[in-house]
Amino acid sequence: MAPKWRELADRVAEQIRNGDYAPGAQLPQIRELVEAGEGSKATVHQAYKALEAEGLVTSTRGHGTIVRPRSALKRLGITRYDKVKWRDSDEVAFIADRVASGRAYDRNEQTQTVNRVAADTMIAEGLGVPVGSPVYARARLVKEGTQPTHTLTSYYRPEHVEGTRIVDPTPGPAGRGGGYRVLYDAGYEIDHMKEALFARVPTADEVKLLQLPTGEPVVELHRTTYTADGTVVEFAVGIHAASRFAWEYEFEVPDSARDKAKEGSA
Amino acid sequence: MAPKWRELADRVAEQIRNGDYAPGAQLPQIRELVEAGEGSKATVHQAYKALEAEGLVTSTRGHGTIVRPRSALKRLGITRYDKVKWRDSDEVAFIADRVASGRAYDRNEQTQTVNRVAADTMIAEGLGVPVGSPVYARARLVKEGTQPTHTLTSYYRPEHVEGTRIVDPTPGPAGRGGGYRVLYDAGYEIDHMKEALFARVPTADEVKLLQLPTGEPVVELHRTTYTADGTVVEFAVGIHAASRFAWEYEFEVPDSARDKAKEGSA
DNA sequence: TAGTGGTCTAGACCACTTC
DNA sequence: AAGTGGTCTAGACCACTAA
Repeated sequence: MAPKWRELADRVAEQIRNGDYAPGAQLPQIRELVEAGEGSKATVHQAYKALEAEGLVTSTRGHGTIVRPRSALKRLGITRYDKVKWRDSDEVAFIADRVASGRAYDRNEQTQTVNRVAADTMIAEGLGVPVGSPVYARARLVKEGTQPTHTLTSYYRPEHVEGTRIVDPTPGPAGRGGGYRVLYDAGYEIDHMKEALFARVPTADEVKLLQLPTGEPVVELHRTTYTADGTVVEFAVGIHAASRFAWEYEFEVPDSARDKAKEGSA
Repeated sequence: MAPKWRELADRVAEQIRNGDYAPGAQLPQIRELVEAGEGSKATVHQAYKALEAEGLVTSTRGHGTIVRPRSALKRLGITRYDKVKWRDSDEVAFIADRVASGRAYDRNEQTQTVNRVAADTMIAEGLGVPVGSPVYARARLVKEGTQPTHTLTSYYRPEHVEGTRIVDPTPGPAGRGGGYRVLYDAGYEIDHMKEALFARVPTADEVKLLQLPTGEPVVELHRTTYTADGTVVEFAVGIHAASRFAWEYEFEVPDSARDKAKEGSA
């Protein structure tokens, strides 16, 4: 038999899915349910904590427990890297890192710090340098309005960025044109990319920084950017609030037999 | 000031990261810490629950609380769909759905059911049919040994699969060659695909089915498969235990300016 | 100031695992 | 049977929010 708090939580969850409690509506207060014989305060509290961990509600002290509205996922396709966005126009490239939301650009929506750091294992592997090598780290916290949505930290090899605007933190978000424009002006035009992503539970630091609701996972994205000759010019790591993003990729079905044949005839 | 249980949890988490408690090692028992003055049983228990939710430990009754070993992520690249795997060889295609783990194929590692169902909103949109249309659903639960790793449910339009082995559940996993081979034999060779993925907290059903540890997120994958003329021949939804998989995609940086020029000259 | 959720205690009892 | 984590109670008190 399921525990008492589980049964209560399931019952309330069912009511939420039925629409008995609409998004934004307030759930019965803990003390009410105690009064109603649902158990002791600790038991009802445990049920509410479970609902919170499942992403259905959020509790705030002094306010109550309300049904969480589900926000639409921002769909991230590869068109966000379109060269016209950072090469041809005046649009600053980090809008590509941000979601095209149709809202006006607001300089306050991104903060940035640039540091010279020693490469740890992950960075070294991503950037193709020895562990401990000096690299430049450009860290951004991206917000939608006042709400943080993700962090994005780009790592660069010193020889690619020293002397450019990237290592000069004063002009704000990598200056006009963003990081890819700066690399382009320095003679490194980006050509192809690799993205790897996986989901996990956030660390305590990430919960605080991204203001994550209890139980919300994060998606960690590793992006490697190459020039046409295969040189890695940027390795970036993003931590995304899971409830805000979806990633989309289109590709052809591989056919290694055909590819091999092509190689032979070339 | 942080609550007592948070401080205890942070302290233990730090010791785990330091290696004071190795993976597989047992943490002090709850009653021991109560004895040691860390608080009441409920307080220590709450701290241990937090560590469990953060993915650091697993608790089992009668056994104790042990540090969870971190398993390596299986990297899923698009080569798992290589045509040679299902077109040219005798290899059954669902190995492509599974992870290339170097282990021998074991027929027990996948169970399958086939049903004719009415398309809900998601299926209808994915398959490009009206809501409520009859479609075929082929549901698999994929395991690695005895441990479930993900579910995968493929939806097909009736006119594509009726009369094929796909709708006949007896021969096991879609018969020799798998679903793509069956479609190929029926005149529908798959050509390109779209994958969309996002992370979320699992439902109670998914926790049970995939035997997920407390707090582990899932990644939901929506895969749409097309023939060369753009017909959707399969829409599949997978639910993956987040701690077991990473996805990798490689692509060229888009250049809509160049693409437009090409179109004009064609 | 009143109202809300969050923490904590002390102890009883339950459920599962191992011996 | 012994040992482990899990549930539950009754009540006190704390921390934050809103009027």
